[in-house]
Amino acid sequence: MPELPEVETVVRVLHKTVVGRRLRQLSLWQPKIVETDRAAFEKRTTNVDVRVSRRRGKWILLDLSNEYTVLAHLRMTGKFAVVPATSGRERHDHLQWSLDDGTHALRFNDQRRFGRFRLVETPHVEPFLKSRGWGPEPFEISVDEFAERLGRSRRSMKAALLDQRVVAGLGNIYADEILFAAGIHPATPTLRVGPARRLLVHAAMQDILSRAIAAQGTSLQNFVAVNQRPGSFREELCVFRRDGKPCPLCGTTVSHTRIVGRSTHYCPRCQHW
DNA sequence: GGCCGTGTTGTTAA
DNA sequence: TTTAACAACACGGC
Repeated sequence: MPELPEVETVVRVLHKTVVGRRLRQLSLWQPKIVETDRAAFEKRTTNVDVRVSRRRGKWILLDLSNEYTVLAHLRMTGKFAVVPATSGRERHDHLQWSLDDGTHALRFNDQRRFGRFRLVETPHVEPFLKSRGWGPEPFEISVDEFAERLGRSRRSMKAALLDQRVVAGLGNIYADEILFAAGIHPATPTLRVGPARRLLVHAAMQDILSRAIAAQGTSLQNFVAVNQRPGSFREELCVFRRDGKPCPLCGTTVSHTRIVGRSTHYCPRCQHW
């Protein structure tokens, strides 16, 4: 569920709750979620301080005082929580570190078990992500590079925005909202979108992501930040999961379809090919 | 009870 | 090469 604004929200809460604290003991109840060597992961994330909490695309990065970085990806249903150490393991709790004096723990819960952890030497984080094809950050990419990376093919605009190689961090909700804001039909092939409209998409992307971060993300069913707070951007959604309801701009009924296997929402009057 | 859909992404196949 | 389907998994809704 979490896209860039939700991950950014989690990273900011982790900054307040975990940065400066010491990871003590690791409990790994579901070993499959750690993709790197388990023994090294346990050794390097034990008795070490958390220096920085940051984000890259939808990855959460925790820089440790030993020059290693924990990479965490929430995928669909992953959640962090800081809990009292005495609280028992609950259903779908897969990992935790006890913190400082052991009175609290940073716990990871993931209903669908898609979430993943890795351990990478801090200087190797960016090369690692680039090697996996992860594109630039939406707030750092220039209009020209964004226009270039969108490409010119028969691929739909929606599919291009979801492609993390184009820009890292967009998912299903914000792809739909960005295309609505830019007035582009989600099925439009990228080759039919000229420079002027690419500029519009770039601006819409930054505007919507900024507002969503300010609202602490969008909560549908699952998303809550580490402090268990839901995000409020749901109230600002124009099309996502609003099919059957009136478009906020023109009143036309919002449509629903399926593009590259993903549920897609758009206004048939405001969004053009 | 069975099927469909769910906010992601890496792999496989066309 | 480019694009789409699928699998990983659990759960709620119809």
